[in-house]
Amino acid sequence: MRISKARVDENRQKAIDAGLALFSEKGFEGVAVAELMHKAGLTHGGFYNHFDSKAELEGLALAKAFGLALDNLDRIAALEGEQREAALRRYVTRYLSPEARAASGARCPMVAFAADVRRESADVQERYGEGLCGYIDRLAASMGEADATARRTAAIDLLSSLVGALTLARSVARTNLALSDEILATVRSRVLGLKARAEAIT
Amino acid sequence: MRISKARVDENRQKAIDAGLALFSEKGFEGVAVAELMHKAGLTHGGFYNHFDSKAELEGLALAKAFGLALDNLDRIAALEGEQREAALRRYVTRYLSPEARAASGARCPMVAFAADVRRESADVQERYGEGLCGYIDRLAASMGEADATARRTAAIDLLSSLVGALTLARSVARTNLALSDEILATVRSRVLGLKARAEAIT
DNA sequence: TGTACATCAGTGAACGCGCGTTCACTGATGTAC
DNA sequence: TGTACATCAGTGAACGCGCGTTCACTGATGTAC
Repeated sequence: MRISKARVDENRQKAIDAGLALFSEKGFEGVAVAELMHKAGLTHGGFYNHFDSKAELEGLALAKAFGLALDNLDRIAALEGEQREAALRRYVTRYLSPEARAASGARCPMVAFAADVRRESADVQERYGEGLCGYIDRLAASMGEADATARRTAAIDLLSSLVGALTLARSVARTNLALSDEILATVRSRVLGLKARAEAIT
Repeated sequence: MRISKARVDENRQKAIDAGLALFSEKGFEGVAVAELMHKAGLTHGGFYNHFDSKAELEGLALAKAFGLALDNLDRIAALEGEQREAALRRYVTRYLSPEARAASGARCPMVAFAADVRRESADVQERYGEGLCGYIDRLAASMGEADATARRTAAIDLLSSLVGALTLARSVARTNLALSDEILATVRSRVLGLKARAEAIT
């Protein structure tokens, strides 16, 4: 039966959200269209009333993931001085928290999709590339260094550590929780500068 | 037709090698048994003369990947003083090189499999966990710090940066080569300590 | 050492299942008058 | 504002393809004597 336009758009968003949640958890290939539509509370066949193909939804889900992540970074970059510093520390602490590791789908688009994206369509890769580019720009804008080049360098260094640490910690969360915790704690300490301070004392 | 025992074992190894190469490139799910056997120069059906299931081969390929990587690290850890330092720098330089990024399959087992391993069987996860544990132990043994705890901390920090940087660089290699190069160069500089030196001068 | 037979890896076709996509149908919404 | 019809999202079955696994068969190797 036909449905009001508002409801149609609502269902479309539900499908995109379900796609994002499931793709983050299981990868693009690990999620069936039927499963995704069921999670969205809809039936299998209706998928193609909203999207041309599964690949199209993958692109939309990726765009949504980066949209959320970039908004979050924009909020940090908009702050100044100590407030920005504090917000950045909260961001890092959350990023490398046991909660972030346990989240069924990775909240960071890079951790969720970086490995998969090489196998995806050109369109999905393009969106991802723009997303990462924007992510680094905004992270750089959130850094404390005076020089723009130094901010960018610091952002890339920080991001590499975060993505590597969370990826590694997630990969052994089920088989070696102690190692997983150790990775999170070690990198969190260095990134937050505690280690640098400790070394200065030594 | 029946085949000599030596030949049987040779074929088995060919299948494992083909599996490792293809899994590294396309992920476990992205490779069909038929494709893998074809690459090994064998026919599809023979697969089950060697392995109980595709999952078993995945485990064996993972074990081989870690075996190669750990041997390489053992060679570095066995050196002393400046020789070890130099070998470690070569390891980092190669790890973050454009060649490593371009390699169709990631040579580092973590970059190749960390994201996929959550979706694999308990056996594969177990093997991976042991592999990563051994990797970190050996990398720590290759570090220059005097204190064992400091070596381990340094190893985990280093590895997180390497894995994150190579993963990110690979993810945008096709869509934004400049950004990909920038990530490799930036992290390579910091990890090799050049940046630290530059900062000391400033 | 030579012979006869059992073994077992190779071969490629076939099976069954899951998944992306299509389709015919339904009926409430949106629209034209 | 009210009515009549066209539209189009929802529904769930069906299609086709790809893939993991099985199977019957082949014939050279390994083994027992």
